[in-house]
Amino acid sequence: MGYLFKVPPFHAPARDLPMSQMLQIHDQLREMILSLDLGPGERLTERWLESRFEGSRTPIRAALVRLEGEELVRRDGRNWIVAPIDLGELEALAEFRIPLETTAVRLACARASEADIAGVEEMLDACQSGAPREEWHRVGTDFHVEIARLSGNPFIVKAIAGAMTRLSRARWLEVWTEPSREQAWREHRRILGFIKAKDPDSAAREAADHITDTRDRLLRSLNEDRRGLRARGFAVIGLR
Amino acid sequence: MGYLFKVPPFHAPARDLPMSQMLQIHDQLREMILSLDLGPGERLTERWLESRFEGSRTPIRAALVRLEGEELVRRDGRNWIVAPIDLGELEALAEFRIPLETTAVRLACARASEADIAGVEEMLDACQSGAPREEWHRVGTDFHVEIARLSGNPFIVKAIAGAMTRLSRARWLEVWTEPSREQAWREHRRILGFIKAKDPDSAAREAADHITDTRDRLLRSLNEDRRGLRARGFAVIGLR
DNA sequence: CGGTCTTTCTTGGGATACCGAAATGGGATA
DNA sequence: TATCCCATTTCGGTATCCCAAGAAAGACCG
Repeated sequence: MGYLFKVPPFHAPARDLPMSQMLQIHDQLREMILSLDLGPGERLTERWLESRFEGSRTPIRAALVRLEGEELVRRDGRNWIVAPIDLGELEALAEFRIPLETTAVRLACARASEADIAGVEEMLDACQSGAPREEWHRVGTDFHVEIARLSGNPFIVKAIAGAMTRLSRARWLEVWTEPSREQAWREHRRILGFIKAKDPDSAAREAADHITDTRDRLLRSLNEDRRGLRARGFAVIGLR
Repeated sequence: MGYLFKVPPFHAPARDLPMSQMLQIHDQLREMILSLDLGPGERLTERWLESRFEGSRTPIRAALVRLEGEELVRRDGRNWIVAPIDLGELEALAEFRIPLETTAVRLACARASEADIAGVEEMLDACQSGAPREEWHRVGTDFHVEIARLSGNPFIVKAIAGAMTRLSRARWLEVWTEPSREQAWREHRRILGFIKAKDPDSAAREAADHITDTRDRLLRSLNEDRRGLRARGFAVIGLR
């Protein structure tokens, strides 16, 4: 905070949670990064964050260290920057997701309760054609995490959640057409349908195809719009 | 540091790397945790760490936040504790590793160069029967990470490295017999052999079997020695 | 006018001051 | 003696302060 005209040491009025300020700042900053509110590659100074979040450097640095662990923020020399988007990761990410998600749906077939499955169905239902883009984006991410959750394996859940986070910003850059949205929606439905029907092989095949399709759609869209991306000034690297 | 008889503000003599103290503390603390130098569940006070590492709370807190991200340290209310060992994770961990490592060895068959494979072979060779226990422990972990590296997929590498870290402490608790050591060694050899021979199916089968075997060996040993574990006072939970 | 040296400013890394809450530890009391 | 209460300490959370290094901005010289 400012060093002049400063009100004498004012200590926070004791929130109920530990490190509450740090957690708040972490969440907000995370959201700003994932929503592209802060551009990939953008420099973050602790002092700017201080004024932006009206907290002192201590909780801000803690939040930055934490975000560094999530690879949403990175060091550039001794500076902090928002992690750039590396579109070269997209293939590796799909390659990583396929074995995990096929395993997840297989396990889900064996373990998921009717109620759990119904919960995911509801989530899909809640996002109809007219829904705003944010909604589609969120559900498109959460679906995969929720499916992973049906597997009952926390390591799979965490890995998938991490992968979807890494994918999130690239997905914002995609130019979404109505047909592609529709296709994704149908594929999600189909995967869930096979889980409900306890058909692990079909579910796994469908999941793998979906990941591949999505990757291709994304890469195609980004390649076509490459000029647009640069124009928007994003530090986007790695697209071959 | 102490509040009495304190030498006036002494500022660190400028290391070359940014946040060097934090990184040093992080590494040392990490090592102490993984080697069971600090018992699972043990309370860590920032002030104790201060004197232990002769640094101030700032870098120590950064190291703790970072370790929290690796789940080696955790909050308990507003205290810090060394993450307990949860032996209930062992099954889920194996379930997680199998699809990833089978994928890794398949990819390795397609992508690994002779030189890379030779590097891993050397690592195995360097650890002969007479080697100290630490050596076996390290190689037993690193082998899997190095195999993952042969896949060329950084996400797989990171996931496997994380899984092996999570497994590391449980492996220290295992009572290692000469035959089991031998078996693990043979299995590692075999996996690498199939990769060298570009036989993905056999490599994948072998890798999956190895993970299963290792899990069973570990669970059996821990079950038999459960009394011993408690006697040693470890905060070990989750063994059914 | 361009290049270079110097001064200044800014930033991150680290140390410490201070607060409130929780833990601790005696004694006093029933 | 068991229990409760309050003084004291300890601890984590936060704010601020100090330092060194490097970047930016001038100042100076050829």
